[in-house]
Amino acid sequence: MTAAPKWNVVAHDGEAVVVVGLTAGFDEVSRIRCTWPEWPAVAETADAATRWVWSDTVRWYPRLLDAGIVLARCQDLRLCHAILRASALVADDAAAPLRAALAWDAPSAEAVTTATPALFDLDAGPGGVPDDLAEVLIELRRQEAAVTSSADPGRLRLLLAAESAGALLAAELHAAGLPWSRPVHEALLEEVLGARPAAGVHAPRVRELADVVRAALGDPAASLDSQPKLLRSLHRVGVLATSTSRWELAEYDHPVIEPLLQYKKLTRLESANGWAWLDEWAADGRFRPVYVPGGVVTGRWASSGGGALQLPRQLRPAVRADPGWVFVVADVAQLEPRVLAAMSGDLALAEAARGRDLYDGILAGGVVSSRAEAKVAMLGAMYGATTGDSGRLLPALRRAYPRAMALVDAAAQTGDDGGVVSTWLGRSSPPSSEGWRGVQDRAGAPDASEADRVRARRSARDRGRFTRNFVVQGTAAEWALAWLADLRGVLAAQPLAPAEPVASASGIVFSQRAHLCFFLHDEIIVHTPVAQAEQVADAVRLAAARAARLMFGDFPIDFPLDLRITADAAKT
DNA sequence: AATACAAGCGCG
DNA sequence: AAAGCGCGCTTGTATT
Repeated sequence: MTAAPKWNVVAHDGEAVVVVGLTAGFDEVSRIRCTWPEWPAVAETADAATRWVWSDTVRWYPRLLDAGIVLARCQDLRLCHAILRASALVADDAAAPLRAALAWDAPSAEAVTTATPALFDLDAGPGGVPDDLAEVLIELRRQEAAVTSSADPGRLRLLLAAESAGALLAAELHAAGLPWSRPVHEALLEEVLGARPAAGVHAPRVRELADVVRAALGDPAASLDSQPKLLRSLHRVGVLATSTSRWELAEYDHPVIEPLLQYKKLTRLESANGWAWLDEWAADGRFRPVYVPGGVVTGRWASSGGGALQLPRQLRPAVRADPGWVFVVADVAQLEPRVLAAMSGDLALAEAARGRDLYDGILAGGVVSSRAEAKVAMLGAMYGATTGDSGRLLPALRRAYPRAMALVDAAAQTGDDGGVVSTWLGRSSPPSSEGWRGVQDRAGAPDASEADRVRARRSARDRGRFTRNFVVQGTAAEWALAWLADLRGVLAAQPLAPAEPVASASGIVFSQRAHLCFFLHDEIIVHTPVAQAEQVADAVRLAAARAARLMFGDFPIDFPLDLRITADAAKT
């Protein structure tokens, strides 16, 4: 009997789907041809330990989820290509073929179908990265060569596995959806905005506030939604603001300010998450944003549709577990500074973080005089603040945590100089753009003007702040992916409970056992039957501990979670 | 009429 | 409160 293949490569071969089993040495040990409708059945019978290799998770996985099939691991060639082609850990001669394979830089099939529906309507095919067997096999070899060319293949393998697990999870989160209570959302809207208005009309509370604002402006016809017009109206009554932003208006003492700020708050809720949003995004009792793994240069996920990255806290009460189910809601306290402590090997910062609120730890060390100061100083260090309270506190932070500060300062200097920085696992920042280098070159020319030099300084500093933050934000994203990947595996290994008697909005596979249903940078929500909630909570904590060890080995850093078990996900 | 951009505000 | 990073979405205005 042949050993299980290391990879199962799935691709198109003409009209057919073909699954090729490969050993670590790229020897073919199996080949199955099937039709697209047969693909789920073939995937289901394959060895569960084998890693699936495919062009783009969005192209292959949703069909399996529809059939109730969840896979353990994959290599998403599109996402891994993006990492490896740019990674400073990959040797130049192994990166060159990846950089030359431009077809693999295409956006995902999902992005293509949503961004250019006109193309998709025709028979032009779905676009995206290559999908036929020969191309896929060649790309897999290129990627393997890139990984083995590295001085530290282990880190890159970890990164590619985490990124690919994220791709699986993103599809699963979309399929499962976030349980969403339409009645709770509607009640909230009615309480704040009044009864649902006809299409194209403002809600009652909004209209009342508009009247109050116009009265205070002494102009019954004042336009409140056009910034230039509103600004002129404000100037007429003596409010000499330079913009209509909330924080600037709040500085002025005038009867129009309070109702105007309230008006802006309500119109924001109405337009961003009002009845129209509810109809479009959560009509079936699940909110299904499209998650975009690797959508941010730092490796964070982006999202498209419904604004999953910006669900206002105000709406959290509408996140409601199914009957008999609860949520395990967990977020990591101060993820980024903890990651910074670990990657810089800063024992003093790790000590401040251990077993407590990190900002309290900094305060306890006598570095600053309040928790608020500790927070603003730490954020300033990671974002590159130079002025204000944050800038003022940086010297104290530098004295107390020299290693951590040296790491972010060095990253900033590298970016300022036009260089590339990398995360802990080897995701590298984009190289400086041609335009950016042009600005720097101009400033260095003998006939450069003062304006040229000022512009160059500014863009260099801008880039420095980006690379400063890149290493921390990107490594935090890696930690989060490691956490998710571990947890996802543990949950998927749980035995299936009997199917719910009532069909779940999440489909059969997610109605039979605990599953992740939301992820946002450093926060997760697991939807679980009540009986398993404690067990799931333990798995969530254990996954965090294992992620820390996987990334940072024995370095003494911990990642405490704020965790609660609740039927409604409102923040406490 | 369609598209690009800026302002503003929501999230981490 | 904003400052210093990263995003998405809506609205109005400017451009074509």
